[in-house]
Amino acid sequence: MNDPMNKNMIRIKDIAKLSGVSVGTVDRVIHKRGKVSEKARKKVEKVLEEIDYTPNLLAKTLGSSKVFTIALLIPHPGQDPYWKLSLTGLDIAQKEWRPYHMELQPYFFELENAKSYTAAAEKLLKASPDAVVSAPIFQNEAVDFFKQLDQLGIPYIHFNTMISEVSPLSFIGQDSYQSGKLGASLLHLASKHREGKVTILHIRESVQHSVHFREKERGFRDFFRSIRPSQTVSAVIIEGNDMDTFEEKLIIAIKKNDIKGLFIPTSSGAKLTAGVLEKNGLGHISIVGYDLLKENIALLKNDKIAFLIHQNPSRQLFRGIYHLANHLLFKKKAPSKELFPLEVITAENVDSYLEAVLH
Amino acid sequence: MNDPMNKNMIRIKDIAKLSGVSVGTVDRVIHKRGKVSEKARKKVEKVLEEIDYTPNLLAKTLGSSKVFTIALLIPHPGQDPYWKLSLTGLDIAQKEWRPYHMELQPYFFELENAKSYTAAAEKLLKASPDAVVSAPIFQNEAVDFFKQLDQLGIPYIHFNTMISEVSPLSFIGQDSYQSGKLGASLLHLASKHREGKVTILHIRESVQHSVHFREKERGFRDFFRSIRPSQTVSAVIIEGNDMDTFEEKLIIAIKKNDIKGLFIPTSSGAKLTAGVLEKNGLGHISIVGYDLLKENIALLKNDKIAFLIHQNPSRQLFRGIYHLANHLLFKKKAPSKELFPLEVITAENVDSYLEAVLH
DNA sequence: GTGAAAGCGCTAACAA
DNA sequence: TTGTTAGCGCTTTCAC
Repeated sequence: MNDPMNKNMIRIKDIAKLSGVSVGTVDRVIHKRGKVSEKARKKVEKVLEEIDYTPNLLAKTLGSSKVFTIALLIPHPGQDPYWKLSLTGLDIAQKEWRPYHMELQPYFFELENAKSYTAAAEKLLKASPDAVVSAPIFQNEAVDFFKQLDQLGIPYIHFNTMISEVSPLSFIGQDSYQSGKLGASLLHLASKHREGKVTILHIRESVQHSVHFREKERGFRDFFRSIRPSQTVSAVIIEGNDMDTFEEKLIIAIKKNDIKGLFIPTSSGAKLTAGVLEKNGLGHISIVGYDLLKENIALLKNDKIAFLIHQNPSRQLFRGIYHLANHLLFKKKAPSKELFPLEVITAENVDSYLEAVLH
Repeated sequence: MNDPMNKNMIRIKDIAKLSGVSVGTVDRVIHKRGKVSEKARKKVEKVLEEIDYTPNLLAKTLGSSKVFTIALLIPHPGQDPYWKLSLTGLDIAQKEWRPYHMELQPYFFELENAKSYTAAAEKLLKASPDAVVSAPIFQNEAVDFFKQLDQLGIPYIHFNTMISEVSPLSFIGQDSYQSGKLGASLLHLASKHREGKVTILHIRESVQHSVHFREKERGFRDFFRSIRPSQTVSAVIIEGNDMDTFEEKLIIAIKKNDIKGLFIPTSSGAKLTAGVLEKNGLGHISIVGYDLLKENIALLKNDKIAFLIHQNPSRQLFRGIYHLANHLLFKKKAPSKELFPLEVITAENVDSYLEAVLH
């Protein structure tokens, strides 16, 4: 009545009056539901273009019985500490969106097991959710899955990894190239006072992530090229799951290349490597790694890791859900890309990151 | 369960039926408003004890004409680039909370002018807002003001600066001591390969901030004490507003102390200092400063500033509003402290921070 | 195709 | 001191 807030708020009723139709018709036009004559639609759309209408979420949710389901297709948290981190984002998003009739449904698959991915994807499709947020780990299988979503008209968002061939509503993650550059600059800073060479160390990286890691490597190389064009930077690749041969291969590579600093693009790689170095009296070699895994944090504090770059998987997931919820509820368009800040973690600021729940 | 989706949710209507009164009476009992007979109150309270009633907040907000006002008491953005940054948080919060009947009302005061603070505070009190978020710059005046708010039962939240003697709902900001430590470690990293000493440089800091800056200094000193107990770290204090004498004093201090690195706790200090150093051929001296001021960013990219620590004032304000809105609307209790991560900004990751709107 | 009208759960004004 | 009722803005059903 005398609510000052409502004075400027445009309601469906107002649009109806302005376009000379009923609220029912306006609703049908806005949501493209039911039958509307070309003439009526034009009138309403004209008004909509001229004014700035924002639906009232409260009224919308209150008046509706519809419950939206957002499905998450992500690696099993029990398998990998990095992915476990992302679950915090799920929990918080769950709490935040529940009152607005949003239900979140995770579907887990096993890393390094493409079959389980396909199985989870199928199960997800059976439930026919309203939207999907997904970490597209398995290139080939993922593409198939997203093509199906396209067919069904189910919107989806990618996070963490970017893949080509499909077009999600948006991608949430970091600029891998710049991340590599940052890693290089930090490694340089940590090791410049010592003699030797730096290298990027690829440890058992799934082929599926190739673009991601290739970009980091490119950034890494470009940084060093820019500061000293003459000297080339090597890349060491270690494959296989056997810890003994890993150690052996690593030590050989280090000795051969006279390594003083390692840039390790995978979350778990840093802790594996730091352990081997320590055991072999190579603790002076600088490491720049990724993410706030428990072990990485301990190593950072003990000065075994010089820097970590934070990818904030929990917030990536959280923001993916946020954009989809807004899409479903408000028809707000998500940005095609949401790039996160490249956060530098040191022994001195790591605690401040742990305290901040979901900054 | 607090689950509005659940169709078996208990409504006021149900309580009314169970206790044999009308919804109006139930509403009066629940909110202790209007007149209710002892008998009716007892009946309703009995039912309320037996069942688990959670009001539907969507309906509550929608049905209510009450508009909450949150007042902001902050430095004038035109006066200081740091405070100007915080306004982004206000804008975004405004948009986000408007639909929930939250109005944000800023009251600006001038830095270095205690009178204007008092004047703004008085004006604010006259408007009798429902809650206040404030940067308590002027210790003495601020304490008076908050005591009054206490008296009036108006909840308030502090951000940026912590003060004692009063107890806000919560404090939003960073750990100043740890921030000083971080600054020290970064300065060490940037300058350890060169000869000379490091110092903390206080430039025209308002006395009002004293705790804030004293803590940073303490952290700064503690870091260097821990890595080399023998050597003491100096502190240089420059006061006054005259740029010429600033330059002179700074150069003298640098020469006298054989300075190789400067830690500058104020946002604007870094850019002032960098200019003077450059002009006097002292560009090799490392600087660690604060915040993403336009000039600081440029200097960072040109390698005139080694690191910046991001205090994220816009998000601090945003979160303060967030907690108050939740308090008013949902009676949710805010955390007594929300400490932000200490974000390290380098030439390589600064752009990623600029792209992220309000991360 | 369209408009009118009955909710959603709560608040607040108004009778009684 | 009570109960009744008209909104809040949107959805959804039901006549026409």
